[in-house]
Amino acid sequence: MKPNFIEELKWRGILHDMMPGTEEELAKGMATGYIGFDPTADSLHVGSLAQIMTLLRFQLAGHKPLALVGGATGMVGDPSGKSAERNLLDSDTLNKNVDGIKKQLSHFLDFDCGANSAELVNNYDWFKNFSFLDFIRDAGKHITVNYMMAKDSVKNRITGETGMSFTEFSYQLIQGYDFYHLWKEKKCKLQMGGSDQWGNITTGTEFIRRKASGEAFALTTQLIKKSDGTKFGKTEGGNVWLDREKTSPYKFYQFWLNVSDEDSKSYIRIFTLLNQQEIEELEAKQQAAPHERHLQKALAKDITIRVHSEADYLQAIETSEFLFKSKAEDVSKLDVNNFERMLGGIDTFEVSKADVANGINMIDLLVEKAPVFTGKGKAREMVTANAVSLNKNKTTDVNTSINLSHFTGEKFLLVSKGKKENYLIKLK
RNA sequence: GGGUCAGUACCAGAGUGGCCAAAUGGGGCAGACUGUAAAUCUGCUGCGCAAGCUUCGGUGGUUCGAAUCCAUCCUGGCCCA
Repeated sequence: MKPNFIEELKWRGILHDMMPGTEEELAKGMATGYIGFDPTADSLHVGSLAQIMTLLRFQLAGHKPLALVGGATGMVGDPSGKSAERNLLDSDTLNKNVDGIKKQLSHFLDFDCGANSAELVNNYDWFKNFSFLDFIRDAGKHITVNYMMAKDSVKNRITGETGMSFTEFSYQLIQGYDFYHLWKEKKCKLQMGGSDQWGNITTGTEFIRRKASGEAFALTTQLIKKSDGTKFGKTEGGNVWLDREKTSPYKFYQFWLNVSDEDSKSYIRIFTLLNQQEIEELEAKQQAAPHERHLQKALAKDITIRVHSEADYLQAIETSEFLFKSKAEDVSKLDVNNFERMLGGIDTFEVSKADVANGINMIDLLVEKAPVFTGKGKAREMVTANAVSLNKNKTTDVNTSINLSHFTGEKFLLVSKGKKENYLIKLK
């Protein structure tokens, strides 16, 4: 028996709001619904993962999911939640981004399972030949400026202090037209998205109603919050991406493992398919032995395997064990091959052998040759603050000279900055 | 086009001729305590080992001395047309 989509979202704490009648519509049988993804970068990040999971749950509940990549909307820029005008992306970048995102989305959904197979669409396809005059006549005529101005995304900017360009103002109309297009061409009756998308989505349902007297529905999900109020999905290194070239599986795994106790309870519901009973069992275990972090481990495992692979997950664990548990002796026992395999997932700097052959001051090495630190002052500060280890040996003397003998197999040196950040220096 | 207000470090925001590398808060980083959690406490947070150097939208000027005064330009808000 297939799960009920709405019920599923409710107990997981994902549902934020939906239009009246949405639940009844879905109960009638297979429905088609979509979520849009912005091509602001060439990879999706963990924030988009929540929406991907929503689409996946939609499909698992027997419905047909459409994933829309915003090739056209990306050219305009969504003002929702933005306090300032965005920079426009040029079309080369945009195309590259659209391709990258399409590729990623195709990993998560089932595109070959009969009637409710997922589909990937790009709104650029129906906007590229749409002239401006046609658009303002066919679309613009159905929505009043008064209606558009009443949206929070617009109101905030008008009453705020930055203003808003006509380009961004018109964004909601473009997204609204998308919904209409999919409604007409694919019988898509539901648009989903984060709660910040409510305004844009309802412009779509309104548009469908006014232009075609049609019925369409909206459903929004809770924005992912962190208990400390900071932005979800960022680490020291910036965004956490789904692309392994941008965020290695090891770092990806670490990101989830480092989630706070409080957040892990909601994340495990949002980002995994584990059922209610499994989650409650994990919570009980967590309660009994908080330091074992059952929730974080289960969360990190599930997501790492889904986004990367089982092998990547196992490697991430091995690397983690090594980096966090090992002592200096353990590092010295590693041979070159193990070093390479174990630490492939951390940031690596290549330094020429000649630079260290005659010995080099550690500060110079870590700033100029392998920029672990951004400035010498910073580097000195960290070293004196007892924050830097070389091959797991705490090093507090800024005058330490590094030579070949410090490198395992004359090839690798593990530099740790603080407790959690590790870098590999590789001689070539 | 006219009027008006504004532009300060990652962000917010004080400073309105020397005491200013620039208050304060937030964020970030590190240390201690822990569990790679949270909370708390401590230190750091323009560059430089240092002397010193470069910063307060841009440029030019006044002055012994400018983030601060003047001119001009750029950018943005609001109001009027």
